Amino acid sequence: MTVFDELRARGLLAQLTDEEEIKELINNGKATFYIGFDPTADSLHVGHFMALCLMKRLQMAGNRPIALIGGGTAMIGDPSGRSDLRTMMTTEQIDHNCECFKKQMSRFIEFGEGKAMMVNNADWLRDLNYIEFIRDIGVHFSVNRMLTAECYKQRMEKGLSFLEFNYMIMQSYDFLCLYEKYGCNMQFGGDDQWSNMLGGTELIRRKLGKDAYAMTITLLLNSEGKKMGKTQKGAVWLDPEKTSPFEFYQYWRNVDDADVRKCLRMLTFLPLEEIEAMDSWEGSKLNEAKEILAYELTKLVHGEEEAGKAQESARALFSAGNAENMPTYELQEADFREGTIDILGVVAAAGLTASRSEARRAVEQGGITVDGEKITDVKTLYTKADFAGEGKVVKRGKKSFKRVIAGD
RNA sequence: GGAUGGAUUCCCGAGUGGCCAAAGGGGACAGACUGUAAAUCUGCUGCAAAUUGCUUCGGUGGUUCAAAUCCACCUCCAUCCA
Repeated sequence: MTVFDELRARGLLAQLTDEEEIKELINNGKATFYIGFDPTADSLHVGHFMALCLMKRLQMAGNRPIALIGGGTAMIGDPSGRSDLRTMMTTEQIDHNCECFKKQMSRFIEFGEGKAMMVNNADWLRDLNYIEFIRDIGVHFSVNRMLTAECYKQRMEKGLSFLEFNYMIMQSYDFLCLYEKYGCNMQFGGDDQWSNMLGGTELIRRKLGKDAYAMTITLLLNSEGKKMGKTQKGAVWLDPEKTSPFEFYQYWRNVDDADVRKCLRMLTFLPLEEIEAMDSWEGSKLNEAKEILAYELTKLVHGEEEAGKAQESARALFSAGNAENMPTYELQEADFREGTIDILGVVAAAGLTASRSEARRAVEQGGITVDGEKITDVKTLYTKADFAGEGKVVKRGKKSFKRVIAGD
């Protein structure tokens, strides 16, 4: 199976400028392609992960990937798919985020001589001369056309600043620069980037009279049409400090039935035949598929060891198993009041709830168990001795829990 | 620059002097049912030393016994005009 067919079969492809040409290029390892990453946070998240996987797949097929970090474009902020202005970031923040991105990316993609490259568009964007730029580049853009672009549609109602309006031009200019410097002839990105990417191919044609191609990746949406990889608390990060391997594992372990196979196809490197075999799985059998999905992804992102640990912890929590890898909270001296701590204090201190009030509600509703025993009295008191040695396993609801031990 | 409308809790959105920690909906969380799923039903949703106290309605000051609500100034947003 060719790379192209595989990508298609996995449902990763959304829109393409020229299917035949692109097929030809990537199947024969003749593409030098780039994907842009805007450093809007200090860690990559699941959305970026798809793009990284795509890079890897294409690299394995002999193509040359360029990871473009948007240290310059981040100064502007992409308005695509957003209903409000992004909060402005300082240069320091952006540079810090770029560094973080670099570190994380090098764990997935092989960079180096003749392999993948990493560049930062801050290098050519930040020192642009305004007049020169608009004469050279701006002249090729028609405002009338830009306004009809899908990515600005929502913003036509809510308001769009001139700053953000320029984003498309910047991104197009990136493509042009990469084409000239590195012979980059293809750009990939999320489906919401389509109009920005077309801007690039058109600019290259107008400016250089050459052909370049663009292709978008399907956005990973759940069955309700919402972007996956987001939780109430925010994105599911790839940085273990921001989203622990266990939380990461659980996120995927808990996806809807309707989304498991799609996630396996789009996110993992499992052979397609293996995934297709799961098509007949139904009902509780699907839980196995979810376990596979969670394990595979955690392995890709955090390594085999962490994936194993996360799986152990999950099994320990939901059925019998080895519980030693549970997240632990060590009670501090300050948590005690006159030598004792009430159940609300334990729950809140361990971070299972944000406040004592919330902990109180959880107890009142029967959502708290300590070592498997349901606590119903909010006044239940504990002493340090109660948490000696192995400590106690405090559980809130079905899925959040912590081992609480006494400090020394 | 001018005119008008607006900013309320995680989000949408009621509230126009005390009865307001603030209707209703969504989401989140918890319980029941389940398969760590979905759907459904129930509860719950500012904080705390908790039949009470404290802090919140864009910001700052003011009027009042009492302000989300009235006044002044400011900030931001939208629409129309230039």
